[in-house]
Amino acid sequence: MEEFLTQMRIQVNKRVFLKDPDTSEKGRKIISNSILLIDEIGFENFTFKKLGMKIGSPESTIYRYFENKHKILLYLTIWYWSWLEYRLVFSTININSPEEKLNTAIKLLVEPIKEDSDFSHINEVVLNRIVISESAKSYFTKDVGEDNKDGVFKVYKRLVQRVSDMVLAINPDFEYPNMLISTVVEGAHQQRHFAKYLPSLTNVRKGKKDITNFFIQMVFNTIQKK
Amino acid sequence: MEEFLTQMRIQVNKRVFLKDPDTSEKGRKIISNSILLIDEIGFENFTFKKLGMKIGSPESTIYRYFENKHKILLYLTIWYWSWLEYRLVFSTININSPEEKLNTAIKLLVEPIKEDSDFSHINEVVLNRIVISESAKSYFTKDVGEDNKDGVFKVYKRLVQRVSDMVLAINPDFEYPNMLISTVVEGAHQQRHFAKYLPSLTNVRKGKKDITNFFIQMVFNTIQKK
Amino acid sequence: MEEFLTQMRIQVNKRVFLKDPDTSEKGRKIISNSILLIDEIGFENFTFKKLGMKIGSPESTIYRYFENKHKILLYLTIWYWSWLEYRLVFSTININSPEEKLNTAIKLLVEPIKEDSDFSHINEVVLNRIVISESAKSYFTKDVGEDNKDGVFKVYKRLVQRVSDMVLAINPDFEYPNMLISTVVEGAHQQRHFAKYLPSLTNVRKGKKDITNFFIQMVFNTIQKK
Amino acid sequence: MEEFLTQMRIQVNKRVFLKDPDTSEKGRKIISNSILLIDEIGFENFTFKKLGMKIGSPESTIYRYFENKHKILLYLTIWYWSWLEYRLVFSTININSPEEKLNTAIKLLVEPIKEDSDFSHINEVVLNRIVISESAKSYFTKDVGEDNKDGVFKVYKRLVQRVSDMVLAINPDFEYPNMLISTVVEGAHQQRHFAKYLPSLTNVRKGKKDITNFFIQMVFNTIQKK
DNA sequence: CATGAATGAGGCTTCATTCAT
DNA sequence: GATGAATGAAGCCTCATTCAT
Repeated sequence: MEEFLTQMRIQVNKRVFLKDPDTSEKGRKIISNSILLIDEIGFENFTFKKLGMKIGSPESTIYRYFENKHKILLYLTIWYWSWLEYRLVFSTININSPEEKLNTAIKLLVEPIKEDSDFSHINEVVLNRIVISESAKSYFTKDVGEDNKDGVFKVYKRLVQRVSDMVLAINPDFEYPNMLISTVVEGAHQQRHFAKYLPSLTNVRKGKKDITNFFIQMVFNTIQKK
Repeated sequence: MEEFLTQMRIQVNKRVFLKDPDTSEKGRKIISNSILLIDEIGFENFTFKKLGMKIGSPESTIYRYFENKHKILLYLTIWYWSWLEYRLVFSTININSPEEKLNTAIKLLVEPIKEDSDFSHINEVVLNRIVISESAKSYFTKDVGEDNKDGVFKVYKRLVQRVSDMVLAINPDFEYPNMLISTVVEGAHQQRHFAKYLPSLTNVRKGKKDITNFFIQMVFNTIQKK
Repeated sequence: MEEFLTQMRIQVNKRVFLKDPDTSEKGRKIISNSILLIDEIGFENFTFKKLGMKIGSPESTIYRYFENKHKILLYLTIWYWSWLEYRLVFSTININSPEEKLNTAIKLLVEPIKEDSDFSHINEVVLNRIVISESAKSYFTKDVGEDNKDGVFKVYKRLVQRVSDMVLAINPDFEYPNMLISTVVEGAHQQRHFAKYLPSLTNVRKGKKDITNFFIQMVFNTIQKK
Repeated sequence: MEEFLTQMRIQVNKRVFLKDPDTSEKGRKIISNSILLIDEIGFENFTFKKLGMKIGSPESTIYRYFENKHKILLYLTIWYWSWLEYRLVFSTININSPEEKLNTAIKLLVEPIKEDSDFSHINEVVLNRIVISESAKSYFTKDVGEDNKDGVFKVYKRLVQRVSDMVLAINPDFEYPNMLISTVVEGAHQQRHFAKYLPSLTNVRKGKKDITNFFIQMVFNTIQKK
């Protein structure tokens, strides 16, 4: 399965790029190096000029692919959620027990990526780190509305919907499945970040899977039937 | 009580400013207009120059008070959490039932501010909007570590700790009180933001207090004794 | 006559293009869309890239035809003056009275084009608008001298000369026929432009042919014998 | 009189600058060097960077004074017309004969500036050259309307109006005084330009004041009573 | 011949900051 | 302590152009 997954090519909504970076060597270089550079210096400090220097091309080359750096972040985020959705579908496909299914899904959403698939030009471990620390910024912008029309959050929404449906499969009467799952997804990001920088906001102990345990407990307790 | 509260002056950690903005007319103008301006144009586009134009002073004046715009955001955030902590302490002080106490606390954390106290120069309604949409950015920065040393997240942590303690008062065996409460605080922000811009990620219905209900249900279910 | 005129093909001096745009579909598309685009966005903002987008070809294709955008403007201007000269010759060919002849010529120079011939790919109405607002820019350049050597102003000069000769036919002693006619041609452009944007510089009344009347009066009064 | 004139300070509409260049040494340097630089390389090639190099300051300094290069051209043009208006008023003030008055005015409008007053930082000879070759560009722009609202053409219009009134003093029945005078002003510019670069469009002979003579003859013949 | 890709150079503008008064 | 002036550095972006296919 793993191999199959990595051979697939993830299609990102055409609106986020001017020229598909996945269709040329340069384009793939732009993507893979964006990830590394954003991780290194943070999205705020990330510029086309610096990226250009990293890939040995002038900024203007990158402008052929993306309108601005915001769009690159969108590209990466969409790619990430698409990839996660794919993994989710495959990981849960043959599980019959609804509880087991949801359990697997939550783990997938919450646990950090630890191994790069090494097949594509995209380093998923680093990308995961970026999504954790930067994705919030991509929707807390004055122009989310604009972007939303662009359909760029479609994948993200669909992913949340998939897991929400698993919740409903367990308790059809639960009123807030989407809220719960989006809280889990974003909360997990935050807790990972806090664990690293503001540990007293969490209760994370070294070597224990506290974040995973907490969110699983939280989800199952929250949705229980009365 | 209200009057008492509004007369109090909130002390913000000295490290975030060069000169206390609360000690001069100019300084207070800087603060009150920062809030309005950030709300208007977003923190990314917020600059000392624009703020200067709004208050009719050159940028250099603002530099007397704050080292950079990041510090202003910190000031506002700290002020906000201090204010919230104050309200929390007063709202829960005489409640005996631990459940009732926690319930009150959660509501306070989760519900949006609807009325400006009109006593101070700070518009709490707008400030609340800013904290919702911008505060995440203030800790998802490469230099949280730095800032943390500055003790600027102290208030925030203390607030989380206070409510975590209320959780432990109900269930002393619950392993993740801090994680739970920080998830609630941040999650509530996110859900409010989503409700406005990406509603399909939430299950919010007009006129209903869905966000409050969801988080209360989530907290109490999660911490229940087995 | 009309039909005859529209079937004729206007030969533009070879020096302004690299490959004659009138010899291929693409080339004609380049010309007709240049006119529309310059009219839309102004010559300053007109670029090969934008033109390329309009005709669905990359910039490089346009480079096959023209060295730079300046040359396109020259092409259009030359085409325009050639076309006007043609119309002038035909309109005045069988008029015997010198006064009547000059009168007809002035009208032709001064009145705006109102109907597109619809035979060629060139929209004369729009082209006339462009020449009015942009042609001045084409000779107020540091390199008019250069362009002049290229013989590109030949047609324009010949047109002015033709009408100047009509002036001399009426008053052989008039000292400044070329000055008078070039003032008429350019002045008419200017007055049309002013009438639209700075009306207080003109004395144009709606529905009246004031510009035509003024220039005819001016010419005939100026050249009268003492 | 000359001395008196040169001591006066010409007030340019505040809307065209951010900070009045006439109030600081740097500002005056910006103005005087703009004139020289535009004359040298043409307005198209004129940039804040190049101007900055000429005055030994970075571009950013110039941005404190002017929003963009277009505004500098406007400033210069307005200054020029104001200066001309002043000269016009003083040159014609005590002339009783209406014909003599108009004659003097036309000469002033039409003859090139030959001597720099040497009192102000502005070189009027060079400025005159610029206005001749560049001013047309300043109203043949997509945004004349915008600029017009800004009242920047006010002086120009007033100047034209003044001379138009002199025309009407001679022949109150003449229908097109403004058209005539604006044609003279712009026509003179054009003829000077043509004389230099496209002489066959004019009938200018070396050493003779043909342009002046032509326009005087044109004006007086055109406005004669029937 | 048309095209797609790439690029260097430069334009325009804003920032954050310093300094002298 | 507030202000006005000035500035260097950098960001973002577009142009005009070339080259290989």
